[in-house]
Amino acid sequence: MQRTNFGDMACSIARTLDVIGEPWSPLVLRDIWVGMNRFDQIQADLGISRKVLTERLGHLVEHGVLEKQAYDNRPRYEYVLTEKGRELVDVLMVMVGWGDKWLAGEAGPPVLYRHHACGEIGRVDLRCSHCGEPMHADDIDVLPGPGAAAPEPASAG
Amino acid sequence: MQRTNFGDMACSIARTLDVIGEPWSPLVLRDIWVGMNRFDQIQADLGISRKVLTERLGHLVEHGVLEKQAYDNRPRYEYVLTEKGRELVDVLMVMVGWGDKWLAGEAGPPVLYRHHACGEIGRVDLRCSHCGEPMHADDIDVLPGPGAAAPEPASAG
DNA sequence: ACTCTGAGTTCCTTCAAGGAACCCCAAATG
DNA sequence: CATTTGGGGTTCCTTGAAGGAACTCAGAGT
Repeated sequence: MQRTNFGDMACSIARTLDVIGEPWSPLVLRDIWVGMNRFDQIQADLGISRKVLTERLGHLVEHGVLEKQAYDNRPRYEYVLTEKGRELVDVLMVMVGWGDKWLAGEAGPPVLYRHHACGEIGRVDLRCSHCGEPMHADDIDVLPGPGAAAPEPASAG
Repeated sequence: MQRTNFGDMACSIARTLDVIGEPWSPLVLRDIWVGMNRFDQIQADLGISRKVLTERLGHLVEHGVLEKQAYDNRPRYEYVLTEKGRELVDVLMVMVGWGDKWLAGEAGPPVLYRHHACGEIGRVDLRCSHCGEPMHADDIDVLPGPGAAAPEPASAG
C-alpha cells in the first residue's frame, strides 16, 4: 500500500511510520509486548494472513525493533522486543490512552495498566523532559532542528 | 488496504488505528497541527494524491478528529483539530520522540519542541498519571479491564 | 466572456492485503 | 522404517486500495 517511501522524509513521524506504519504492524508489536512471541500464536490471535505476518515480522526485525531467537533444536523461533522495540511501545501506550478515553464507550477500557512503582491502576501522562510539567499539542512551539533539511544527497534544495 | 476492520476489536490500539491507521493519516494530522489547514497546502506539502487526501480528510472529519470550516463566501474550507484531534497529537509527539532518538542519525532531529511552561527545548516523557514516576513498557502489568469482551452482539463468546 | 484559484472527482494502472492451499523440517509414534 | 504432528513459513490467485494525471465546478476578479 504505502508506495510513497516515508523513511526518506525529514520528519520523525514519517520515519517512525516507515517502521510501524504498515497495517497490522502496531498490533503485531502489541502481541509480542504482552507475551505472544510465536508465529502461529500471533497469526491466530490477530487473524492476520500468514503471508502478511511473515512480511511484517521480517520488516520489524530488519529495523531492529524485534529479534528472532531460536528456542529449540528444531527450527522453532520466537520474536522478542529489542531495546529499540521496547521504547516503541511508548507509542502504543499513548494510543491506548487515547482510545480508552475517546473510543471505549460505556464498556470501559479493554485493559488496565498497573504501575509497578506505585501498584495502582494508571494511565500514561505526557510531561516535559525538562521541567516535568504537562506537555501537549498546544503547550509547545515547533521549531526547525539541526536535521531540518531533507537527507537525500541528490536534492539541492 | 486495511481490509480487516480494526475498529471492532476489543483493543484500544486497534480502535485508534481505525481512526489514524491508514497510510498518510498521521502526516495529514501533523500538517494540520502545525498550521497547514487547506487542501492544496497539505497536498503540495505531502505529495499525497488528491484522491487519497480527500478520503483521509473525510475519514478524520467523520471520526470527529477534524472539523471542516468555511473561511470565505466562496466554497473554500479549512480543516482544524477538534479537542479529540488535539489529544491525538500526543501520539504524534511520542512518535517524534522515538524517531528523533532512533532514526534521526547524525543530522539530529528535524524539529525541536519549545515548551511554553519553561521556555526550554524538551521532549515528551511518559509518566504514570497516578504517582508521576516514569511509565514504560516494562513498568506495568497489563490487566483485563471492564471492556475486555468483544463488543459485537452477534458473538456469544 | 475569460481567466484564476481552491477544492475536490473521475478514471486508469499498479501493487499490496486477504485467503486458502501447499511445503519443509525435525521429532515423536507405531 | 513409514507415518503423523506441528511450527514456521511459501505460493498463487483475487480483490481492492494507492498513485497519478486529467477533468469538473463554483465564485471572484478584470
